[in-house]
Amino acid sequence: MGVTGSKAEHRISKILDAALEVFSHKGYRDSAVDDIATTSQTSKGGVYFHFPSKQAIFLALLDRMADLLLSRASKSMAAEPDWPKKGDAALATMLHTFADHRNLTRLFLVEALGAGREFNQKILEMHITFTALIKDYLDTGVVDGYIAPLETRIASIAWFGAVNEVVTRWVLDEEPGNLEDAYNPLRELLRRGIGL
Amino acid sequence: MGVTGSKAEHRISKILDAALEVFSHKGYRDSAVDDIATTSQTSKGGVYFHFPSKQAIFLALLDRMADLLLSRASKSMAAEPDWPKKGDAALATMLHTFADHRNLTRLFLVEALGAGREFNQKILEMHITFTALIKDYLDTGVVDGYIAPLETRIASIAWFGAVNEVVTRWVLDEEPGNLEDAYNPLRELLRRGIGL
Amino acid sequence: MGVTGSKAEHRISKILDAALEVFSHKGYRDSAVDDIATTSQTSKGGVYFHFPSKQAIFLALLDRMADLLLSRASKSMAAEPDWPKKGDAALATMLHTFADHRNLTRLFLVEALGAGREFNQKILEMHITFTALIKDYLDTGVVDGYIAPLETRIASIAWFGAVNEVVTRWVLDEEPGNLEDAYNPLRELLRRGIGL
Amino acid sequence: MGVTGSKAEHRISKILDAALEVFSHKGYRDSAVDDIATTSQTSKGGVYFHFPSKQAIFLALLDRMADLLLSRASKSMAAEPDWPKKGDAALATMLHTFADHRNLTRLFLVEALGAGREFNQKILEMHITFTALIKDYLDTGVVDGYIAPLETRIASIAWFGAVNEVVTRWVLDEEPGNLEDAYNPLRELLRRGIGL
DNA sequence: AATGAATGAGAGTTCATTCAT
DNA sequence: CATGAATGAACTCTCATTCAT
Repeated sequence: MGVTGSKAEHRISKILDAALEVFSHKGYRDSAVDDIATTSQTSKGGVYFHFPSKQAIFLALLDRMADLLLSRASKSMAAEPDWPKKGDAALATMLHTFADHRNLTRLFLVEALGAGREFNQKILEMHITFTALIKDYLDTGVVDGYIAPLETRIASIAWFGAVNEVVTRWVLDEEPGNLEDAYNPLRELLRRGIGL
Repeated sequence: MGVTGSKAEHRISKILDAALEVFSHKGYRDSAVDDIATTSQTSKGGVYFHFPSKQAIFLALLDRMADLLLSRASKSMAAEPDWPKKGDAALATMLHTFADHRNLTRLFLVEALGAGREFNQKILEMHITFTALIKDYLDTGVVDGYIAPLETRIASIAWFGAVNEVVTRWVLDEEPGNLEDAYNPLRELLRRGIGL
Repeated sequence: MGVTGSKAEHRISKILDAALEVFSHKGYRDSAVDDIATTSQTSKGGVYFHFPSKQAIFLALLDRMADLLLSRASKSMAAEPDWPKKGDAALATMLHTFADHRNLTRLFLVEALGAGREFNQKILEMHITFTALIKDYLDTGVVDGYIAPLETRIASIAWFGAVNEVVTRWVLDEEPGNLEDAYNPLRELLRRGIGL
Repeated sequence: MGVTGSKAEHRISKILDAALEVFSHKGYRDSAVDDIATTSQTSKGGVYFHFPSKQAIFLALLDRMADLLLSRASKSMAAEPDWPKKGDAALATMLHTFADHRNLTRLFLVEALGAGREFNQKILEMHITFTALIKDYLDTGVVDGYIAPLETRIASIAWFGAVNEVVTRWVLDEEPGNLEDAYNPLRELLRRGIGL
């Protein structure tokens, strides 16, 4: 009482953890709210007391991942004074974060897409948010004279897609290697692509 | 009985067309076999006579798209004698094909991912097939001395991802622009990425 | 095949019979579609193949009763050449029909009212239909000089209500007497009320 | 603590008011205890502190209405020394009371019937109570020689039904007219029906 | 007295799949 | 080959009721 982390918040957190567990094991559509309830040691009604729908749980989870990724990336970029190194840091952080949260990543990159038409808007928003971050970075590079002018809109999308695919492959692979091994070649490729 | 199975093939084709229509409008999970039956002017039993399950229909559709894409890309590459131009041609063909088949594309890049754990293997295969095509191309470029040696495995994945993301964005956008406008900047970026 | 009374119609009829049974025993809201399915020796899906919703089943049942009542009453009135005897005949027929179908009557007069706001319109319509029949009869009596002019709108409603309540009491009573015993006193009362 | 229970009574009253509001808007079955709690600015637990069940709330409401109606009718009859005028006064009072409390009336005449088998007994009791009042009145009329002997049991039920139906129609009508306009024709009809 | 969180038994509805005709 | 009827498991969501605080 009084302190953040009330019982309700704790429950919500437990439910989200359980949902992540369940969704990433069975997929969004094949997961029953009952599964989430059981896994979070609550009852179905308990889940519905805290979330209005199954969809809302998924959305909350997506937000959680986006926040995590975004804040980490921003932080690591801010920590680097050098423009080119900012990009390297962001890439490293992203790969590291993904590698650390394979389940959330699966949710984010795989389940979310096909979960249903209802989520498309949300996913698009998330892609746009990330791409915008990259575009900002590239635009700064152009303005500050680090790189020659280029179509940063497409470039940022392509960068995002490149990382995305590398990670998706790792997520889909049943016997995945070490995701962070991709860092060096990927960095090289991306840098060169913009003429660095 | 004329050509064997010609009538059956026609039916199958009609069903697949209907399935594409339905799946890309409502998503895999939200589409009922009844919808497909109605759209293809058959009955549910009729559909099940030609396909063992809903899943099989989706898989067939995925194959259809992969074949289409692959054969077109191969053909356009074969038509170019010049190594660097082969890549340009393939990219142009891909974008063109996607642009021409927005529904199939949605199925291929969006629905398929979240359709369920059952499809992950298939999707992975398809990604691998495409990436392999790209990798072959890049390897040839290295061997033939067009480009300097590089991690072609990661590079091909990144290329695929870059294109993928550009197309996905276009598919998710409710008021999409012209996909083929992305050709020039994307080409530039990809070429530079490998040092061309 | 070919003859009316196809298998589908038979099934529908069986389902309606079962629904009547179930609804009049447990009430509309306390009846589960599963109960109806079991009672009609079908499955839930079977019921839903023939009816789009539980509500629709109830509505069909209501229509069935209204048709039955209306056609019988009309027929018995038509069979009497004498104006005053037409009314007697209709009243007798109504009481007889209600007495013969206690379950349907319960549905019609008791369950329907509280089944939910969705049914209010329907019930109102049915009340109006019956009242209109009575009003026609009374108006004819006035025109033909059998009775002095009177507010036939209210009178017909009152007549309907009077019969309604007598029947409702009989339906609600757990040890009901003979409904048709009410015929004579009721007839006397109604006739006098309009000055016959 | 002033008058014993005054606070509790106040709460109970607020809950009943809220329940009336909610029940008459959404019907008994479609109303959630939560709705009542919210409307009465309490919590679900609060409601359950004062009432053992949802059913009990409804029953209390029904009693409230019956008491209101009965006491008003009795009072207005007592105020008239003349036997025939007693009946007129009661009818006028009833219509007036119903007209003033459309929500309670809906509850009383519409919702109650179909609320569930559990309430049938109660409703029957209420109908009997009212009919008994009317029967008393009619019997007195017979004994005192105002009217000729008649089957007062059926007559009282018919009277009740006639009024009931007029009011029910008014309640079900979405654009109801003025209920009290029915007073004169109804009075005429009822009086004549018993030979007055 | 009151609150909000939790429970858990259902309810209606959907749908992939099967199969007699 | 095709049809439409039937099956039944599963799913999301609701809600009266309880109870620790």
